[in-house]
Amino acid sequence: MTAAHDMLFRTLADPTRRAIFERLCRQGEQTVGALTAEAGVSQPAVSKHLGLLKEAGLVRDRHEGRQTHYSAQLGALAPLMDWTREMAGFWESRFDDLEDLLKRMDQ
Amino acid sequence: MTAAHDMLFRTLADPTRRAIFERLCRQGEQTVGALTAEAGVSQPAVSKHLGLLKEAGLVRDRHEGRQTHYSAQLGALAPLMDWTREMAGFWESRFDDLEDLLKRMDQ
DNA sequence: TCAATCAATAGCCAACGGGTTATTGATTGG
DNA sequence: CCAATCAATAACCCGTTGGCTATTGATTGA
Repeated sequence: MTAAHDMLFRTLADPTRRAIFERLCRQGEQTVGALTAEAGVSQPAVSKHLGLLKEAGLVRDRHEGRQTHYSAQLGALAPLMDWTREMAGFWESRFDDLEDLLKRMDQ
Repeated sequence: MTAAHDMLFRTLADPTRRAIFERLCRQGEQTVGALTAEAGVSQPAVSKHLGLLKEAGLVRDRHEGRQTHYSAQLGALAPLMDWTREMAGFWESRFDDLEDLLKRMDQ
């Protein structure tokens, strides 16, 4: 439960890694070479990041000859959206409670 | 721009720290002592986490006598929601492009 | 006033994470 | 078939981070 959030937050916390993911979101499927050209770090570093993104379910890979194509898996962001909404929800419900209280005090 | 996302993701990536924030969301304002009782780590550790959460704008503190009360600042989650939505948006727009392409090919 | 309580800070340490270069494995083109 | 290209893995380094204990500062209650 919280372990999934862990992986998501931790995976997206690194700027280099998040930039790779963003690029895949914006521009669709990319090869490791193409990603490396823009990443500002070495190819092994990019591969490592892609490995972690894949473990987190944020990307898919597709092998074609000697190159590997990666693409974003947007569905993996759902738990993150849910979590954020949940936190906001708690806040609102506490606010509603306060409103109720004030209303009752008003009478 | 991305620096704000950095701070948010990085701050929420640690499970102990995120648990503290979740607790503040669920149950509202809490003292450091109350948070420490549940956190499973020492009071200094909790204080350090609260310091980082505060730096990230995720919590506010209020001093009352010798105790400090912390509360969640939900507004700080907005960039996170926006980012997630943006990523999802890129995905959809690429999907729309594909649909358009297929439609045009169909004619 | 003095002891006790609460939270923050200091100082330290071990583990982890992200980077590098070097290498391997697999695939392709000449 | 051999050289070159692409991506993954190995081995290592170093900075960061999260934890701890000890201490300090401030506030309270007796």
